[in-house]
Amino acid sequence: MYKIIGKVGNAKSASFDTVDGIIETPCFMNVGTAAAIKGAVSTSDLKNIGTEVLLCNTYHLHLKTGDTLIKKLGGIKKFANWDRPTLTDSGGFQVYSLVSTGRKVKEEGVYFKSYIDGRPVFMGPEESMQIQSNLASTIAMAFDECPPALASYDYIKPSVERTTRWLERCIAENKRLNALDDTINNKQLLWGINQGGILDDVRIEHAKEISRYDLSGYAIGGLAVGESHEEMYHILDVTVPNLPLDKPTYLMGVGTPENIIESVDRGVDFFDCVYPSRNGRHGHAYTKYGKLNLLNKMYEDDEKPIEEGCECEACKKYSRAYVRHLLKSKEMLGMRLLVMHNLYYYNHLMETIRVSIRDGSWDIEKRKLLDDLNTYK
RNA sequence: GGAUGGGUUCCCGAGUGGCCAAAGGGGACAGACUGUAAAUCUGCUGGCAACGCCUUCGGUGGUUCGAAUCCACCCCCAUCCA
Repeated sequence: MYKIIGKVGNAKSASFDTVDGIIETPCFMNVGTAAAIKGAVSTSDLKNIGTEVLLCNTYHLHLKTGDTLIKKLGGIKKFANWDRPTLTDSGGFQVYSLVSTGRKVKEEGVYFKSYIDGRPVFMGPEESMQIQSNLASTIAMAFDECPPALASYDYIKPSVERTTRWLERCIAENKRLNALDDTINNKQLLWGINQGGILDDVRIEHAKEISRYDLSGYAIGGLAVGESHEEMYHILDVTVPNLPLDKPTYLMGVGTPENIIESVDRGVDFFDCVYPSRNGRHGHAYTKYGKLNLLNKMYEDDEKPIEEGCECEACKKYSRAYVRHLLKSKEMLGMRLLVMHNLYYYNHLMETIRVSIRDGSWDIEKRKLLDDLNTYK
């Protein structure tokens, strides 16, 4: 199922076989929270861009269209016309990101208020697994709590212990749902999530604890939420070795190209991040030479492509000046081109990383990638 | 030619004696964003030797301690009547 093909130091490249297709790692999953990449990017665009996995969100799809309707329509795969692997986030991150709405975290689960109509919503491990089963994603994530990075030991310790108990409930529910007759994807995978803020001991203990459950993949959550890059890399240094090496390692929500390169070097092989799509919508272009803000005046007469040498649709046909014009004019095409370029760039970066790990040149490639990223700084 | 309503900082638009370099939008410029309540949010937008001074509210000239605000004349714009 998960086969390591190349390894250089801690960096690993694998092939992960799923019912919806093979995922080559390191892999950057493209975030489409509501079963679509924001910025008017279609699933056929995603194929041209080289997307391997489409990530969707339990919480959002449950509140808005409803997972029961999506189940009726054949699950995300059929509904969104995406025939490759999908991963659904459990809604756990929303426990963290929707702090301001007055939510309550209890042993049984979390009480939210819907951001749409304010009505009370309850989500616990069973609810999250039920929704994800209805959505029929390839990979379901365990329902966890993502504590603020800088939370105290007294907050984090009990939170992590509860996340472990929730994991046990997710495992039981996942097993139960996969066995039901009307389950669309009865081979739905469940991945556990490691938490612990930036506390080494809690992270390590939790990693060892969840490793005992023999899941098909393990994620590290609760990073890139306010701590420094050094702290994040340090947590990876101490945590990744305590997760099963023969399983996928997924660093949730990360990150910048630099973050990804540094994390791959520490053994992570799955990523996802809203940066390429959200920041693309906000005018930022990611390139191998660094990030540029196309909204800046300096690009108004720049006839170069977004990234010189890039083979994406946007770069082959249009200039920075034109994309900037579109963004300034609030033409949807501007966002669309930039989001497509950014995703192409990320996916292509992963391809470069995979090739170099597999042929053993990772150490040299890594240095080159990081050096190039500093060009515009 | 007559009547009425108007001309405000890049644009729209509030302000009808001091608390006004002038509300609020927009635009421009810049910044933020890491398992997406995010096509969003924040800052900034007359000048300067800068806790003070100078220029600015169609023009010119008045009234007043003090005017974008009051008065006179003039110039434009809109609508209506000839």
